[in-house]
Amino acid sequence: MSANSLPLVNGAKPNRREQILTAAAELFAHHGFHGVGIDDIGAAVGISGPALYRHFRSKDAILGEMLNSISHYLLEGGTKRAAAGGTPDELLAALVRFHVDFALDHPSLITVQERNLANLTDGDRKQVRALQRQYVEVWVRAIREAVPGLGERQARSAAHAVFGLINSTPYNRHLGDGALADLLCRLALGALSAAG
Amino acid sequence: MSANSLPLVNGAKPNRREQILTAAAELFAHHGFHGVGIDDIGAAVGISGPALYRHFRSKDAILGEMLNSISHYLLEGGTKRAAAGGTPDELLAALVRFHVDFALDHPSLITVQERNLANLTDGDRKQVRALQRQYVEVWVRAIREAVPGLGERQARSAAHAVFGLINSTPYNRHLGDGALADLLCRLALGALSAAG
DNA sequence: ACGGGAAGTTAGCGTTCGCTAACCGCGGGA
DNA sequence: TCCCGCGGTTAGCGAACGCTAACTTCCCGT
Repeated sequence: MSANSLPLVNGAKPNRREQILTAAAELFAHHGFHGVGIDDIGAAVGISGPALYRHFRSKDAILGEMLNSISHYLLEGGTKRAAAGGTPDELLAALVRFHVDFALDHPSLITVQERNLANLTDGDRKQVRALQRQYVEVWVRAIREAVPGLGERQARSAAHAVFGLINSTPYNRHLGDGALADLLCRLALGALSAAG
Repeated sequence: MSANSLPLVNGAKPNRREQILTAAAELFAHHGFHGVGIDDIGAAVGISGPALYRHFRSKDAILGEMLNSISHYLLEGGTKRAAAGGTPDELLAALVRFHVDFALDHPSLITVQERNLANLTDGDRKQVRALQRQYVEVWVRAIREAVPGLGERQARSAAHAVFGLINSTPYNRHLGDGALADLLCRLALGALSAAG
């Protein structure tokens, strides 16, 4: 449907929608989907309450678009790096770096994606899950090529574990961003190299 | 206040309270605190709605006791192992194993503790945060002794990252429990040994 | 100049929420 | 035997929720 693009820039239309999405992400991350009212989101962008319905069909649609965008962005970045070539170790390092950068740049999106899958519409949830599954698959392939002797299930578990490690950024702001990024990359790669 | 005791057994009083707590944990983990109604919790234990108020002062009190119990259990287990002596490597391995076992035995409690801190009463949140901080401190000391050349901030970040890794168990049920426990321990220790 | 659509506003709807009130059955001491 | 308190019930209150309706304002193209 929509051409999303998380980090910056958008194809066209002005920014109210994105403004709403980022404000809602912050609120959802802090209080949970059901803990945030339509009025709260409106107030966070300087308009009040029902004006949101000029931009989104429903509250669920806000969450739906948010999580679809995230999943799409991750999958796209992952597949692009997987297709770029390089040694297995280089690919794994690139995937780790990519995910770490995203988690550091958008901690609240990470939080929302982790916590609020269950609050999606059935349709949205199916879409998001499909994208997530593909993203995990990219990681599973990369892990199994870089760490020989690992079964598929083990690789999948390791991938989820590494996501958990990297996604700890919301609780993890005692270090400068650069230092934290480096540390997380080292930890993630260290964990994976110990998986075999 | 209350002598809690998560894994099994309780000092005294019968079980309705604990029955409610475990049912509520499951529900909170799946739908989020605000996504679960008092009637849902009641129905999950076979009573309906307001009967819960015979056992808990409020809905917030259920969450409060739940998170206090978890934090208390983790801190107690952590400090006990830290006091038990052994080499730094042995201590770290014991801490990892302890946390992994807890995460595997109680995935929904892990989920709730991770997601619903913000939904606590101010008082409860202060208590829980204090317990969590002490638990992290145990880890920070253990990490710095086992992995030389690590600053305190880096050790704290590493601890949070490893918690994230281990706490991925709710998304991580493709392996048998034993194999998953072993894998997670290896990943966690591998990550930490790569931190320096 | 003006007509229309995009983007806001407030009022208010129906529902659901957390919680209280009032009532009831029953089991175990005195 | 009595009765009393524990653990349950249903009814219902007030507030908050998601969302719609009706109206206003402002900008832009013709």
